[in-house]
Amino acid sequence: MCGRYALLNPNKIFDRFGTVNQLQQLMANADMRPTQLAPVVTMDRQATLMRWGLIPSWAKDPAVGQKMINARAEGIDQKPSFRKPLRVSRCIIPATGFYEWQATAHGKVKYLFTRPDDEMFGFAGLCDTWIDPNGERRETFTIITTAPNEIVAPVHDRMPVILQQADEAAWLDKDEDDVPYLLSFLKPLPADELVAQVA
DNA sequence: CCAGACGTTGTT
DNA sequence: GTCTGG
DNA sequence: CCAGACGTTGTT
DNA sequence: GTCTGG
Repeated sequence: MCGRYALLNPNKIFDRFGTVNQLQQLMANADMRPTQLAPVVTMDRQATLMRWGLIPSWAKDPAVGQKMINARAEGIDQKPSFRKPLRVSRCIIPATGFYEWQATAHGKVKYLFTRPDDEMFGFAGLCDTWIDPNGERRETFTIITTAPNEIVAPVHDRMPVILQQADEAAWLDKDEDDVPYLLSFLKPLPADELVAQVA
């Protein structure tokens, strides 16, 4: 996934997790770009700002977070950086669109992908907390990616995992620890639920 | 056993 | 922290 | 793949 | 001869 997504219509922020007011307040300080602060919904059903780029709790150097913008769904349960977060600290990143850049002979063309109805969706994410030497907590997240659906494929070879609404509650359920079941959510969104436009 | 890795995509 | 490569 | 082992445990 | 470490 490219280094950017959008929350274009704050007024349409859904209330599926009871976080409308929290999110609207957070938006003022949000910037949906890597290394910046963006709102996420946690398993505590709280909306909170976190930095985009997961720093594992055991990391010696927080700079590794810059390389952890995305987590490939394939094999995610085998990776030291993501194995435990997959079990205990999943999150949802609310968005109304995401950008991808298509490489062409004439340069890169920027596309915006949204739902046909322009409603909000949620990316599947993982988060972790890193404590710096001064004891300051640094909460970070990553967005899971998967193969592109038929709408995204002409533009890019990866796309963010957009959860089916029916799977969102289980993704945030603290008591849900069935990894194969959770992994079954991490697939491309059906093509008819996404539209593209040159941005 | 110890040392070293641990990650993926983009720069708007 | 935990796994893997050597 | 090729070279080298052909065996296992544990700890300042 | 066959397995493993590199």
